[in-house]
Amino acid sequence: MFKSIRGTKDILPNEQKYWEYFKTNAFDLSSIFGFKRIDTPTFESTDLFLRGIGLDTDIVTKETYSFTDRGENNITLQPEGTASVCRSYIENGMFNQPQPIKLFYFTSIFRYERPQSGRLREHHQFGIETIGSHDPELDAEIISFAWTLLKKIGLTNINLSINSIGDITDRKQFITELSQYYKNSGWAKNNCSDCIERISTNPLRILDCKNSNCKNYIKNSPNMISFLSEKNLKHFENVKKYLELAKINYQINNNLVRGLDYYTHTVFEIISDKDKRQNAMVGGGRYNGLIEKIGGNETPGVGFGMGVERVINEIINNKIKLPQKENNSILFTYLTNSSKSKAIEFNIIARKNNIKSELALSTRSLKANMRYANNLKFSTIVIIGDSDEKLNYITYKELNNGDQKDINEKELIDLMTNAKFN
RNA sequence: GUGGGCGUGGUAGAGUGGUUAAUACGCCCGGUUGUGGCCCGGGAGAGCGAGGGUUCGAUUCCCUCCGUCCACCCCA
Repeated sequence: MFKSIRGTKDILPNEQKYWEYFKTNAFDLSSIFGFKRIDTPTFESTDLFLRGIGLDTDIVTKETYSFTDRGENNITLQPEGTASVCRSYIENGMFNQPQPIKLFYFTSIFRYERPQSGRLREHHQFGIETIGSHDPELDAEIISFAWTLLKKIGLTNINLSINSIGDITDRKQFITELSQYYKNSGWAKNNCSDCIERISTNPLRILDCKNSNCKNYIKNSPNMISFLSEKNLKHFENVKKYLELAKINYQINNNLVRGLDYYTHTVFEIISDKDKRQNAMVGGGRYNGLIEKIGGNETPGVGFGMGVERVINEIINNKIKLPQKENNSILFTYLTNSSKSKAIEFNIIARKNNIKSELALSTRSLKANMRYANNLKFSTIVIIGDSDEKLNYITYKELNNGDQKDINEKELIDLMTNAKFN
């Protein structure tokens, strides 16, 4: 028997309501905030991600789905959404439109990881990007969007952490100091091999190490914030000020660094405050160097990615009530061959009038068809008898209260066409 | 990639080295040959993740693989 590939999942009909709920909220809010949808291909040239995300990041070195196609092109399934959007920005000359460009996307993301709860090899991300402005208020708007969306969906137990990792110049200094600190502190002797690797490849990530021994050293390590230039510090202050005005609670976490190389200045993360491990629902920040790195002019940008599966898990775990859609519908049943013809006609009329309807199966008894109607929560059942016998040969029955009346053909059609059916 | 738990019909979940592998839910049919939900009766559906080994005999013991879950790593 075939099974879905490891780390992939079917989204079955009974969970679609959560997806609809998420999308409706996300797309509506996008429109309110002035973001427009963009869909980019799910795969891109491998090089785009190598240059965009960074050669030394875990995502690129060990998590990409890469292959060579029949034309010998190196292809990678997108392991995140931002690089593609930026590529499209450059390729389609969006810099000629009024800046900033505000876009959102909803797409599959592929990472070759070991699956566990809240982590898949194909998952979905909703994300937004604002490209073309340095304005710190835009950083805050991105954060505010994510926060507002999660609140709107009904999540209450969420925490926002923010940090600034400055620009390249700030960071170079910081990294020098950081390396110096680690060298002088005798840290290397007894610490995790991951970090010893990181110190040369991606020193910032050391700050994120969960190893308890490493954590001791992190406590006393130099603080990134004190390396920010005056201008960049001001930028960060402005972001915080906006958040305060918007009454969004945040925590500053100076050890927050993201796993993608392109981030600069503001970085942030929103997690569920349950103590589960895979709890980051949103991650994002500013990426001022990215567009240039992948071949565009120097262009700033800021955005986030939101893990849809993780948000939906939270919706389910928190038992958030979804708005109930009234589900009015008719099942047409019939008793004879001639009434079957009528049923077919009525079913067509119902559908023409945008009424959800189905024709009963002729292989089932009336009783069985009624059971079916009941199980599928039809609101109404129409039983069509033999028109030769009497005038009002159609039974119109409401399943939720059991009320029924005998009507004729004209009355049924009136009910369906004059929107009396609701 | 590393470490640990698990793997029985659609789902949940018993069970045993040896005749037809419980049970519940769900599904189908029936219970006045024109009426549902409750109730009752009946029925279909797994040979116990895959392969190999031990044994007279394994779903049950052993090995490998695969999958799944959890933790690490990393991230959404």
